Amino acid sequence: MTELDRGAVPARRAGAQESLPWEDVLSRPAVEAAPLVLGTVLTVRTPDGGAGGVPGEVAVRLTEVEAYSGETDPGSHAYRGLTARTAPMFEHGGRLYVYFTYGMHWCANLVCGTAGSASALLLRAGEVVSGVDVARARRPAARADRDLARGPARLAQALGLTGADSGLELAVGGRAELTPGERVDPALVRTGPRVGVAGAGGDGAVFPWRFWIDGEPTVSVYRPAVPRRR
DNA sequence: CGTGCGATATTCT
DNA sequence: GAATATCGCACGC
Repeated sequence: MTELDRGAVPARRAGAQESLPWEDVLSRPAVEAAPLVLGTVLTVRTPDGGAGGVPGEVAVRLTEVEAYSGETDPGSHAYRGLTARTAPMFEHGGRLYVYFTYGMHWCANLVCGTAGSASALLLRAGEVVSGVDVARARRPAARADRDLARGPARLAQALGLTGADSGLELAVGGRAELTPGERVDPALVRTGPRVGVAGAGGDGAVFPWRFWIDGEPTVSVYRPAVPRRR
């Protein structure tokens, strides 16, 4: 296992962000792409309404992501091989993988790596930088603006993403688009264990595969994985 | 502010 | 049949 596999990403790597187009960044493994994706802006245009039926355009500046590494990662949906659901994860980076969980929530990933590698970044949180009105209409439960995309299911809902968007390729001017944001100080990039993933805390190996921008009010609250009680 | 718990349906075993 | 990459509300401090 390499240093990158352990999540020990050199801070310097995050510095080159603004000079790298997303095509290059997202063709790398998720653990490597994660610090570079922080601070970029994901724009989703849903004239048909998308989730919740509210049409419009919302842009989110990504402040927190988690890396999932396919066949070597027990926490990854792709761990047990290719299925109809996880098919987009096995394709080349630069598209979305959206899944349904807990009976009611959609969560969105940015697929990373090359075809066959099953690597992705779960989009855990972001700051809504445009389309705040649309996001608020989709998320009436949100108290403050900072809660609009604070948490993976909230972020997907604010952007109007559902399973219908899984596999969607990012494209300039398309339904989904990723653009560089303001430069993120590499010293502010933090790493820690993933949220809500069995094996990510306490028992056995813990990998710092969660990445976030320190000091951001939109970063979601950390919760260790808790086995469901019955 | 923090902890606890129910809702809910797809996916894979 | 069991588990789930979660959220929001209720309640107690």
